[in-house]
Amino acid sequence: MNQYIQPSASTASSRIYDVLRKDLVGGRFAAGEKLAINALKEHYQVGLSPLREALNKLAAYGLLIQENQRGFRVPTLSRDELDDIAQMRLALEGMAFEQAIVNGDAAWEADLLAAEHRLKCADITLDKDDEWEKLHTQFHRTLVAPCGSVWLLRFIEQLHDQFDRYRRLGPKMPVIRQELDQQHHELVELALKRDAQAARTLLDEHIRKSYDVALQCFLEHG
Amino acid sequence: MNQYIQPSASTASSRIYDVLRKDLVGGRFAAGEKLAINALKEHYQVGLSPLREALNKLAAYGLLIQENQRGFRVPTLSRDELDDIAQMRLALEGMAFEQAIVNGDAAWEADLLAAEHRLKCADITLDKDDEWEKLHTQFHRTLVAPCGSVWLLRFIEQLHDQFDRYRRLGPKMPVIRQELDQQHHELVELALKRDAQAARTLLDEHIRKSYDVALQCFLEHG
DNA sequence: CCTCAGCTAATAATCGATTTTTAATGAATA
DNA sequence: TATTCATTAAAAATCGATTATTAGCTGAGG
Repeated sequence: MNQYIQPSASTASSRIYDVLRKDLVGGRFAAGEKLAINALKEHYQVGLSPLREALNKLAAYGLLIQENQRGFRVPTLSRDELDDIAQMRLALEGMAFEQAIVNGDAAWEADLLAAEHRLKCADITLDKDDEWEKLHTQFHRTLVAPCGSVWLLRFIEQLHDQFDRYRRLGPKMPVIRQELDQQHHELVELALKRDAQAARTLLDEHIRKSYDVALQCFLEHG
Repeated sequence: MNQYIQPSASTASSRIYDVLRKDLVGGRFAAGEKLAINALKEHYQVGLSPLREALNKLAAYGLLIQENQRGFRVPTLSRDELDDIAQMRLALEGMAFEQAIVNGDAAWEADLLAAEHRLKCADITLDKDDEWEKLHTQFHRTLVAPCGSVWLLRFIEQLHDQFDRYRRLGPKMPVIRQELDQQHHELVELALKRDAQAARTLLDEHIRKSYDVALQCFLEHG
């Protein structure tokens, strides 16, 4: 009974999708840039078919714009869109966090503490920026995980990716990061205390502070 | 200056995407069914590459499940998911409608009246079910169109498609449809009166009534 | 000069064939 | 009788080549 659940194996297409998603969110492509498919094929050492399948998925996900008969381009950035994304994050993550606080069990509490701790550790070790990003994403995912709505989680994930396109335009700012980290800690505390009201207020503040960072990044480097 | 904006031409891939989306939402595939790609290729008279690209997009959109190395399947239906979708509709469409009432201009008012009228006409002509579906979608899209958030509109669209997978399991029910149509009319009236409070209340009621229909469809035919 | 047709080079989209992986079958073993 | 393993059939994924479309260029005509 070799019954490990495989999280859907892996194909050339799925692998290049993951890599491209990371690179798009991480800002390795300029906003508005037209993708040179042959160059990508070369650069990522992947065949045309799996590459195109990945690009199609990314377009459906919102990290690329597909223009029929003229390929794919990276979506442009705008202050309006950043505002939109931040507003949506406020609404959806707030909703999700409140529900998570209602539904979350002991395992969730443990996950929260673990996620926060890992994130803090990665923060001290300054290098390994990629690792930090992954842990940060994971932390926020954990916050809302037991909200009970698959669709809400899906939308939040999507918004995070979009938001990070802005936030990651600039270099990391250690001072602000420390403040945000402090909030991460307090968010966990309030979640454990099941203080939905205060937790939501703090999450709002957290998102707004992140928004300020992202906006600054956009204005200076976008 | 031949400056008609082309809404992104058309490719074999984009065409089959549209058709498959319609068929998936319309329930032409059984929930849980595994897609036989060669049969689809045959049936829709389309090449393998464009077909696969379309399937990849549909998976990213949530109308298919992609399992690496074992193709695509139609997502299963469950009461829990229907509840989730309906809850999300209540939250997101409510939010969007309120904002639309704040932002909507005279053109919007005109669009609303037009969309409602077209829908009512299509309702009298009993046949042409496909046409009715299109107008119904369009009506709800118009309701929230000027909400100001691209992402909110995107999520709502996605939820509608998911919701309709349930609603369209069963045959149309003329009695209920008449009630829903009455609500469509009242929704427009309240929107024109800019009575956000009452409008939202009625939209909630409308979604709940639709939910009852969809649930019944699911329980009887799912 | 500017515009626009016609040509050409570059790129996107698609096809047909091949490779890889999974699912189905059935005999061999415990 | 249930389970494992090998074998084969079916299906998914990928490759390499071809076709269709667009974008860039050039020179004629207004």
